[in-house]
Amino acid sequence: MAQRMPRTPDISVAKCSYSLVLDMISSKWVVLVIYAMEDGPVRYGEFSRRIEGISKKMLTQTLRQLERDGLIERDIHPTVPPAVEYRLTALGESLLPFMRQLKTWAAANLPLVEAARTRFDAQSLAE
Amino acid sequence: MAQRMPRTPDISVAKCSYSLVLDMISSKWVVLVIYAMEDGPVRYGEFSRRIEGISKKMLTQTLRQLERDGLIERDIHPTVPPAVEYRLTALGESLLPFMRQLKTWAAANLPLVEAARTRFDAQSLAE
DNA sequence: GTAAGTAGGAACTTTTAAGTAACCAGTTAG
DNA sequence: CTAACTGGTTACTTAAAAGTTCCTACTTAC
Repeated sequence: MAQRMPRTPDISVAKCSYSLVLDMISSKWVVLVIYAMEDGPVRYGEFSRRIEGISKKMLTQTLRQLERDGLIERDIHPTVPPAVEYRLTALGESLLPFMRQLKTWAAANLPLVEAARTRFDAQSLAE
Repeated sequence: MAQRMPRTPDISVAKCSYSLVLDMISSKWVVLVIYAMEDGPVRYGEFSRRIEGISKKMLTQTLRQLERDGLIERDIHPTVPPAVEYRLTALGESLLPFMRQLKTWAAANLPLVEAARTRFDAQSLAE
């Protein structure tokens, strides 16, 4: 008895490190932008072309957020049409192993998730 | 030359497994709910008390989503006040190592992120 | 002169996520 | 009789995220 009876909350959004990290990477475009830089620097226009459906506003906004968090760096080459290159910092690269694990998990388990959803939806309909 | 010149987009939200997995876990309460179940089944009311600020609506919604994705299971005990227990499935538990890695990363790197933000904001103000 | 490329910024609208409040059935305690 | 507990549902409102459109300034090609 008297085993784990928390009268006051012990889990909070503001303190949970899961939430803090997820806030950094969980917006719609962040992972795609990081993914694009996996094997080297990428220019603004190249992101635009490679990432399907991203608007200039969302691209700029996503890049600024990543720069603010210290995950990427901006190199401005003052050439005739100015060229701006973005690349991962050491901090940004330290997220890659974690993203690769995510990918491995997805490959193995997303089909199971799909199946669970189908089951759940079928059952909901039946009731 | 002719090295990596994608004329058509090769990165898309709909296909990227990062995005698909993040969709599952990136809502505000999901990680907190999973976290609460880390060391055993938890009842509805216990979630309410332990997770600071969660409303019944968001709790129910989060639990239903996790159940639909096959990450948790519901056990209804038809006792006098009905008791409903939630626990992680094998699929749900398979996410735990990944979440622990996230926590490790956070412990090591969140201070660096904080510092980067402070620098960035100071510089933005100065310009 | 005009269209297209460079890398954005600002204003505005739409869509989605989240929060609030009231209510339900059933039982027990006062 | 009323309040409180169990585990929710429903309707409505608010706040945040994302999308759309038009604009900048400079250069080159047509």
